[in-house]
Amino acid sequence: MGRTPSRSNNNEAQKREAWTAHEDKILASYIRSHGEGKWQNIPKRTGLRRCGKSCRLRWMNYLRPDIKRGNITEDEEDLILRLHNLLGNRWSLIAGRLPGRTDNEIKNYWNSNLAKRRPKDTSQNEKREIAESRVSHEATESPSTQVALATSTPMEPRTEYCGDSDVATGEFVAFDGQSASAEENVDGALIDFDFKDVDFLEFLDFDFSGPADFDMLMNMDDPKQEGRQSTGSQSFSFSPETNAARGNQNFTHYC
DNA sequence: AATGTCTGCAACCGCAGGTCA
DNA sequence: TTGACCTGCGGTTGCAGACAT
Repeated sequence: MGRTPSRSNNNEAQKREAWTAHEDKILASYIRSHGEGKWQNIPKRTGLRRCGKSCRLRWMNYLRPDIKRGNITEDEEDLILRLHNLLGNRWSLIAGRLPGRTDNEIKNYWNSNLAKRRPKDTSQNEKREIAESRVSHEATESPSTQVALATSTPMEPRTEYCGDSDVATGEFVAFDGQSASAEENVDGALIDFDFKDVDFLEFLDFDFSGPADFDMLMNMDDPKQEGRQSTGSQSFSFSPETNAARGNQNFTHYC
């Protein structure tokens, strides 16, 4: 392969060495005073013999106050596995679902721990079958990861809408302000989405801390499921009771 | 104890996309 | 519109410590 060390194509001011405590202190102090950003200015203003990118990386991966120390927990590992199954090597997106963990940390953890455990010949269909079968059997576990399980096959990005049902009329209302008349017969909140990262991951952010009724979580892609016909996209419905108990606020903050 | 190999992870690179003059 | 610059991302490298021989 061979890559050109940054110091050779720039100057002696940059070095590839472990950061010292003194350098960390200078960098952290500067960022506390001036905030993040303008990374290129940091070496000039602090005298650090590091490039701006290196300063950014050190801050993002090590010095930030919200970095979580310690080993990856079983729950975190489980979520990493599921999100990786869904998103592939989108480390920053995966890290965004794991508070306090960095993309670099997750990438390293994956490469050194998880990748070698996974059989290489598992087809996407097999993965999907496994994931979907677990939806119905793991009703008691974290619902946010249930959703990830149920949607483990990458699809062409295409977001339709997100919305909520009007508890008085039962009409489904999309949060883009448009009425979704086609969904009038749907009980409970319903969300249509596919795998455009932002929308889907915002959905994962949904607060499931309310009353648990996740047996009613259905993969509406299955024509045998009641509620609506398959549209080719993944949809999920909660029972009216769950929806009402949650104050019909299911997706308000995320769509 | 000395040496070789493996492993985890910090640090770096190249590239793509966004911003702005 | 364009080009320079900046930022963030994923892939890769190399070091240090752990472990095996």
